[in-house]
Amino acid sequence: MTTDGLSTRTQLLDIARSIVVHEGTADFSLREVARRAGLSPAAVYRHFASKEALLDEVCAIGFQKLCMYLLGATSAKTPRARLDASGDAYLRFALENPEDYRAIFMTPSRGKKPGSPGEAFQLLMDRVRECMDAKVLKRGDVMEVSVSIWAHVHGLASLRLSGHLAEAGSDAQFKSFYRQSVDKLVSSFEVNTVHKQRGTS
Amino acid sequence: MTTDGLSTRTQLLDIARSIVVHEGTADFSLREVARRAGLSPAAVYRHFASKEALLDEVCAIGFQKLCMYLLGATSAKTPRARLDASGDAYLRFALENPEDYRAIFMTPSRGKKPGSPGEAFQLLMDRVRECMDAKVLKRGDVMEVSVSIWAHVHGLASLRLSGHLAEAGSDAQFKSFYRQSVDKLVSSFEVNTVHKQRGTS
DNA sequence: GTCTATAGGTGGATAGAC
DNA sequence: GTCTATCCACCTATAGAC
Repeated sequence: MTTDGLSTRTQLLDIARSIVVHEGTADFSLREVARRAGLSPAAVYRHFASKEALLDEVCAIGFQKLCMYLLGATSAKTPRARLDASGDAYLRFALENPEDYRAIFMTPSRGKKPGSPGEAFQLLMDRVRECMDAKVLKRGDVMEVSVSIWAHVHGLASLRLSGHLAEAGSDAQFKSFYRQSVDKLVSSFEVNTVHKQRGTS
Repeated sequence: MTTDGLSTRTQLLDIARSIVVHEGTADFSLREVARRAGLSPAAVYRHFASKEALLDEVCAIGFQKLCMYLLGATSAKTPRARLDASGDAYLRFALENPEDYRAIFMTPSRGKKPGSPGEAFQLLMDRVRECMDAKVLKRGDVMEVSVSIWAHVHGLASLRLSGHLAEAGSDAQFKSFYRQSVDKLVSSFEVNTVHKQRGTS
């Protein structure tokens, strides 16, 4: 754990991250990392046990970044404002770090490995819970409400990143639609609204 | 376009589809298709210009399948029942054909190429429009409402398939939660509900 | 810690015989 | 239409010298 040892390792991690972020994980190779670092492929194995191990660490960084965005939302004044800000932050993270987002949520096989989104999801649950405590949202299952919101923001973000919502216009226009759509959903959890139930038959 | 020519081509397509459906598109190779078909790799090029061309056709089949599920929902009695049935059909498609779903909506680079989900999305818009016409849903932008619903069902389905919602229990339990969550969203578009608006500041 | 060299494997795609 | 043979590119990972 010398100072030099950490810096080379960190450098490799940065390079790997940059490749994943710009080209995706599909064609990711250890050799390319070594190439850009000016090292031989073999040297990389001194710092990471395998390609898989390196990728795992790269993903973990992406999760941390998402958490940073969500933590930034905690500075808003009211519980509801913090919840709204979290939704905005989530989309901002997705749009500003599209490949990070893909690496985390849209990769085919390597879905769980790293830190999992558990930490980020916990932050959303915190926002929901404090809204319930403040009687801004109806008292209910925090997890269920959070999953509902999470699915909605993730659905919008991932469809946007896939290009399936290109017809929604510019990022700014989409952002506006996103806010409206998320707000509509969140509103349905507010204290002063009534909704009908679909029959279970 | 002889009968034999079509059958060999179709057979290759079926094999390719089966590989994509069970193993995903990431490690898909022409050679494996040829292997399983008992042909040489070169032979495949008589039927498809390239690996990419073959994959494109495979994806198109997945879209058709999704449309079949959605079309099955049109037999319900009322507009609202057809909309609900569409939501159910969407999840059923995702759970019963997980790799089809991944290939269509969760692949990293090859996001657009094939038939795009346009046709399937059109079916959802049809359901929404007829609900508005029947005054079951509030009159409004059909596309915006449809996108909102689509994002929600897609968000839930894709998170489930990624394993991020494993804590939601069995497929049956998740299905129940899914219905409740989608219904809550759709209800917010109903005629007889009122919602507050979030400030735009 | 890094190198060179190498083993052993994947894959896409083409040429030319049949 | 299919084959064999082949080329070429790329990859993961290891061994052993320095």
